[in-house]
Parts: sequence; C-alpha cells; structure tokens
Amino acid sequence: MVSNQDVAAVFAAMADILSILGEDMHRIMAYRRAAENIAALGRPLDELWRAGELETIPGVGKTLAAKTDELLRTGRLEAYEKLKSQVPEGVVAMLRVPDVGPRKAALFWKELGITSVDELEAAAQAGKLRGLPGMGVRSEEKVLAGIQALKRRSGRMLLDTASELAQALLAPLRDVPGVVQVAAAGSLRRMRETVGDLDLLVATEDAGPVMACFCALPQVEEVLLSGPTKTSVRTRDGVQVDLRALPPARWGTALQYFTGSQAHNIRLRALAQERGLSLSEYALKREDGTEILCASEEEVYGALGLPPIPPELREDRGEIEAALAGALPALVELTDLWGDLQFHTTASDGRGSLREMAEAARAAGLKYALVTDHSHGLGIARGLSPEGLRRQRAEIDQVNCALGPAFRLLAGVEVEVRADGSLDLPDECLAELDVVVAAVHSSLQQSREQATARALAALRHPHVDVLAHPTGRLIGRREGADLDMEAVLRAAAENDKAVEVNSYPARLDLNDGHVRRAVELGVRLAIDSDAHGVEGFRLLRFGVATARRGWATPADVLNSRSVDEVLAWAKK
DNA sequence: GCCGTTTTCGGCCCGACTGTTTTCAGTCG
Repeated sequence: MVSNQDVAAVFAAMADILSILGEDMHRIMAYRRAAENIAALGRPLDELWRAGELETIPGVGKTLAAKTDELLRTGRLEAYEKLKSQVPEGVVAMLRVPDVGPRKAALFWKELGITSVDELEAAAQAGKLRGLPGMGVRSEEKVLAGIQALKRRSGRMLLDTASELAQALLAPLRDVPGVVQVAAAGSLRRMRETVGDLDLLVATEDAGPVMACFCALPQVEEVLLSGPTKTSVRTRDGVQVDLRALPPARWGTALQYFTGSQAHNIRLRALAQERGLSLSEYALKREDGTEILCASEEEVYGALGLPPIPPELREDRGEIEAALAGALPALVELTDLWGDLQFHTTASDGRGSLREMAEAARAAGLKYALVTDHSHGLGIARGLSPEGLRRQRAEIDQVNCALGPAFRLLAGVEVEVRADGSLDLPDECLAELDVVVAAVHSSLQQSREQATARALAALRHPHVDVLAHPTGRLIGRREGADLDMEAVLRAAAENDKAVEVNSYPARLDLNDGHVRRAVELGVRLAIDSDAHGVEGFRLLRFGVATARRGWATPADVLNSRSVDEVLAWAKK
C-alpha cells in the first residue's frame, strides 16, 4: 500500500532533483509545500483519493492530484522515474551537506563528474574544488567541514531535551547588561514533537555583548557564523543553535518571524502584501516606506486583521484561513486539566510510592489522578495481579483520607492488551475499578490487520475506558504498531471511548496529526502524564502542546472535566 | 505547480551571512 509518507517522499525527492536541474524555484516550492502538507495529513490519503478530494489539500492542484492518483493506483510515478534517470542519486545526496545547495551540487557534478558525498570529500581533500567558478579555498574548507558535520550529525532532540538545553543557554544571556527579554522560538516554541536546531531570540539595543557572551558559553564547541545581529554555533552535543538579537520595540515581528514555521511565515507575508504591507522580522512596512513597529506578536497579527494565532498552530495547515474566518479554536491549556488519567507507582515500574505520587500530582495543580500500574501480564514492569489491585484499592482509600477532599486518587490499571486482543485481567476485576486504561506493550511487529484488530478489540471491550498510547512508538528508538488509525479513531467515537495523548516526550502518542483527526471525529482525548516518578507530572505540558497542535479544545479533553463527570462517563 | 472580493496569467516572503566578488550569488531559515 502507498502511504501518505511515501507520496510525500516522492514529491520531496522530485523537488530536490528539479532544484539540481535548475528548474523554476517556485515550481520546486510547490512540490515541497505539497509534500509537507501530505506528510502532515492526519488521515489516509487514499480516503481523500476515493472521495475525489485530493485537491482540498493545500498546495495540491490538478497536476499534483493527478500524480498522486497515479502513485496510489500503480505504486509508481512515471514523471518521477524520468527525473531520477536524469540526476544520479549521489548528487541529490550532496544536498544534505550543510552549505551545499542545488547550484553547487550541480557544479560539482557537471564540472568534476562527482556523483557521491564520498567522491566530493575526496575531491575537496585533493584541492580540486577551489578552482571552480565561485569557489575558493574557504569554500572548499566549508564543504569538508559540512561533510564532517553531516557524518556526526546527531538526530533530532526530544522536546524535554531541547527545552532544557534552551533554558540552560538562555539563562546567562538574560544576565547580559542591556538585555530586556529572551525567548526560545522555532520549532521548540511551536512544540513540534522533535527539535533539530534551537532558535534563540534576545531583545536588546546593544547586540555586541550578547553575541560575545553566547560564543563564549561552555556548551559551545564551534562558532559557525557570526555577524552583528545573528550568530550560529554548534554545541558539544552536536546541536546547532542560532541566536538573533533585535531591539525591544521590534520584539513582536522578531518573535513572530523566528517562531516560524517557514511555511506559515511565507503565507503570512503574502497576506501582508495583499494588504499593501511588507512583513519582515524588523517591522511591517507600508508602500511609502514607513514602518509599523510591533512590540508584541498580537500587534503583528492585529495589523494584518487577524486574531493572534497560537505558535502550535503555525504550520500552514489551515490556521491562516481559520483566523481570517474568525474560526480559530480556543485551544486547551495546561490549566484546563483537572486530572491525570495515567501514572505509575512502585507497585509496578514507577519510582514513587502512592502517597508521594499523589502529593506530587496535587502539587502540580491537579484535583484528581488515576493510578494505573501495569497488570501482571507485562513481566518486565512487575505488574499487579487481581489480588494486588485489591490491596492497592485499600491503600488508595488511606491516601485519600490523609490528603483530604481537595484531591482525589482514583483506582485504575493500565491493563495489557494481549497479542490476540484479549485483556490479561478478568472482567470482574476490571469492573471494580473507577477507570480502566488499556494498552499494548508487546508484539508490536504485528501486521496492520492484526494490530488494528487488537486495538479495536480493546476499544469494544465493555470495561475499557481509555486506549493508551495507541501506536506504542518510541521516537527515535522504535516505530509504533502499523495501525489503521482511521478505523481505531472511528471505533473510539462509536463506542464513546477515550484515546490517550501520552505526554512522555518519546511517545507523544497520539501525535498531532492523529489528534486533529480525532477532534474532527469527535473522539474524547485523555491527556496523560504517564508519570513514573514525582517529577513526571511536569511532562503534561508536552501532551497539552501535542493536543494543541491537533487543534484540540477543552471540550475535546476528558480530563478537563470534573472527577464526578469522568466517573459518571466511565460508569455508563 | 499553485492560485485568485483588483487576476485563469503572472505573480510567487524577506533578510543575514559568507565568500568571491567589484555588485552579487549561494545558502539558510
């Protein structure tokens, strides 16, 4: 079967080849935009295809719809095969080298017959690049450095890692004299599930000292480039960090620009043009050259006739159209969460006692939390038997007595869904619990049919209330189950079951695209910390961010409701 | 290749930094 990712990859690859062939850059951009929007689609492409709605995807017109049709029907695309035959694969691979773009890749290929990154490295080492037009010794050195960087490039960071690194780098900058404000922007501020580079922003009238301080930070291994307002470095961990400094009066346009995404900015700047304005990180400029300075992002969007668009939505996935129509969702916020529906204790694989975890949940501002230790079937997590669950119930009652009425522990379990879809706890045991969370942790290599049937069986089980981390993915470590997510979400909606948005940074499962589809289908979401220690409740902000990226409002979220409402719903 | 309350053709965001250049092209975000 041809997946969304397959189609997106083909269009992205076509864009790369077209760029080396020197095609019109706007045509190339069109391929890239379509690829991105298809990759981010929360629903299967072949569904839109069957409904004849391919052209409803932003950036997909008649031509690309026809190409998508050909791919879905035949599994291949004639135009792509033709392009591939014109440019060697290794030449396209050279685009991955920092500071090597389409023009230089084409130059190395055409002038020196270089058709791979390895050959490029050898040519640079032999001093063969410096004689090419537009190249010199410095450029040759940059190519070599770029290849080294490519070889030891660390993958994208998880959100908590990126967040901690950003705070560690920003703290000393905040103390530089003259600095008014600092912020992490870029994909971290948009809360994309992983972060490649960090983008830091500083408001100051005097950028010099900030740049100097930044370059001298202990985490910095190499300064990649440095100008009066912009510096890029690579840290010892191999992370590229870009720092930009602008005057406080321009903070709004600067933060807007540096938050991105690039696709969102391009759309916004085009919108500005339609209104006779030019938008940059410095200001909105009228046609007569006068500037409108914006100290806040609200002013930027306001000047364009738009309500402020939350950073999590800024991906050019319909947010600008929604803003224009006054139809932006009022996104769920961390403070909307009254409870948490998954955490663990020392009774299974957690590190905190029931009492410690309850106090931590209360300290995190929650009014209730569901204890969900693993069931005994999950051997590695020392799960609970029916007997163990009964004993835990007594302990829960004790803690509730001790903590008083302002906070309440609920009795639950994270029951294992076996490979055949059955649960590893008997019905009478599940019936005694307040809320039952079901999840898959093993046999993740099942076929799509088996994996989907397994999830559907769990959702149809009368005692199951929440399906936790449906795909079971661990970002960067393992792919999740191959699920027909559309079928899973529809089953959740039909059976009035909740589906989890797991806040653990390596999970974020459902992901943003699936959340968006779940919201469209009216599926209840449970944003859970999955805390395994007292500090774990802090992770909820990442789950909330993922839900926000999927356009979820408080009404879509089960645990934004009171404990009585949740219990009544689970009883039904 | 997409797209349209000024357009079905002619536009398509805007600027920093670098290196190789005498005014700019390439890359990046």
